[in-house]
Amino acid sequence: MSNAEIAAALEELAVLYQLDGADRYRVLAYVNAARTIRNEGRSVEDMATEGTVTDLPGVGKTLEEKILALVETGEIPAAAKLKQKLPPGLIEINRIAGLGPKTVRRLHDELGISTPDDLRTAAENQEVQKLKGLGAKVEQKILEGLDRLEAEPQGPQRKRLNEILPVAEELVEALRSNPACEKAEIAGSARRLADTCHDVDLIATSDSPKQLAEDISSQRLVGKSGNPNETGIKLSTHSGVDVDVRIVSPDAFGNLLQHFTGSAAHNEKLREVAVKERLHVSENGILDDETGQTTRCATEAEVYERLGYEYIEPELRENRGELEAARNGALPDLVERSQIKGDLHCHTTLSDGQNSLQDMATAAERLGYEYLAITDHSASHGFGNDVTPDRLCQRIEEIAEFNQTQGGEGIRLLSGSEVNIGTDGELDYEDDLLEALDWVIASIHTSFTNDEEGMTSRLVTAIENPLVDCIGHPTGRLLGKREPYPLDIEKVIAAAAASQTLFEINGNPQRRDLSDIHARLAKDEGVKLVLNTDAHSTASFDYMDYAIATARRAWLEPGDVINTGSWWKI
DNA sequence: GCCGTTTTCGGCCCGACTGTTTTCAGTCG
Repeated sequence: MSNAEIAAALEELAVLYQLDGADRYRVLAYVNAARTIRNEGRSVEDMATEGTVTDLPGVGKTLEEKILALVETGEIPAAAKLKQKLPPGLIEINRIAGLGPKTVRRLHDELGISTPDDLRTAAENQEVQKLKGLGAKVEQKILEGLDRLEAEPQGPQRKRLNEILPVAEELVEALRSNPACEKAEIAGSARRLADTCHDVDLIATSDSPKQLAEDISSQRLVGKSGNPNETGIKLSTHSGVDVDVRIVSPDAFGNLLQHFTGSAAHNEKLREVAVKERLHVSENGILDDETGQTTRCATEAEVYERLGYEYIEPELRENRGELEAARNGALPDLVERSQIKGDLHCHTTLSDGQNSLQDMATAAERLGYEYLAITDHSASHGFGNDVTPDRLCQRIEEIAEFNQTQGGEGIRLLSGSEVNIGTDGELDYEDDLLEALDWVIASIHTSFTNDEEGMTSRLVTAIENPLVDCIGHPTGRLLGKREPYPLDIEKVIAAAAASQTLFEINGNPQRRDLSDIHARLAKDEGVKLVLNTDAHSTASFDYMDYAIATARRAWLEPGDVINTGSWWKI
């Protein structure tokens, strides 16, 4: 059972407990444990069976028992019992924005509502507003919420970073160029460069906030907008991205940016530690119990300094050990875009790319790269333009010729291939051809449906093949579209460490594979990473920014990433 | 339900907004 599945089961149990009226801190314990498990790289199922799961912060004896029952029987007895007692429709109703567990429980107890349909009937008959504390507005919100629930039963889809960042950047520029605006920044998960975001958070300072809020609502991107006021405005774009603009006076800009950059887990931990030191942190400043004074900070660096931390880069702020590291001088020296000396995964018109070898080389040279590996798909790619062994031999000669004409000046090309890993881990070129290549990436493109054992041994076979240099997009995930194939990631990482096979961080924003969590695990186990774009056109060399983002979120330093090395080193 | 350089019991991050109320509970991020 995957960590995501275990986390989802605990989150469901938290909702059930809430509906049952449990103590809020008990509920919080389940929510926090679920978050920890979702952020864990190692298999939590394995940790549970080995008896080490209570090493995770927030997982104690009771949660250990529940997780064990879950992985052994497929369900948590407490959850099964609560589901007998509470109609499953209540969990659905609880997803309506603005309706929390307390209200849902009252609707059930006082109006006998068990399903979304019951609720719609009651709201339409104006039964809901008869309840004490509920009124006509709540009833209206419920009806709107029910419509949204029908349209999107899973709740609003999170958007990939590449769908979010262009919106964030255009709007922050619009804010900055407005005369009423002093400073503006992107905050939230977009600033942390997360895989996906549920909205855009923008922070601005202004002496005439309402004017600024009004102005921004007339930007061309904006479809719908709420009421502009002194604290900001809520917008949504024509493309369906929600945007939250917060406006404050300039002196607390650092506090506000820190607060709205998050993550929630990072901020909660930060404040919890601060309380023990008699400091109370909020977006308005840092209140000192001793003096009764509130310190406001113009920059984030001052916020962290006041609390006794080194400055923490936004990409690290996930409560994955960065706070402890920032007090022990143990923060990583994160890899940067400017340190990347070349790209080791791209395609040309020989397979399914859109540009020629020459075009790709020229574009890479313009980026200042020292080298570029040409890695067209192999013979059994199956998506057209299969590269026959003869054609690949010819390509190797073309590349040798290209390098020769460069005469040691300019970009150097490596002759490579992205070969397919077959169902038994075999590759689809003969060994002597693979030996003739400078660089071999092996990737899985077919038969994703094997079980975990099958997929793991298939990948391990490829990893252990001495002709394979690197594994491409190692888990096969497509954000929002396809889950990673089932894999014992620890076993795969151990095999790569033993055979010194490299793992790719694929920068295609739909992939970002390895993930930040797995890449960090790989680093910790001694596996080196390659940051690649998998460019199928000259334009997608820009995907390196996303590979860098994932690498930084994985705590990678220049030494962990082989393509920070110069040509001679590599 | 978890956890411990105050603690094995008694706390648990913080504030804004909303809608309903005449002071606050519920919800959200």
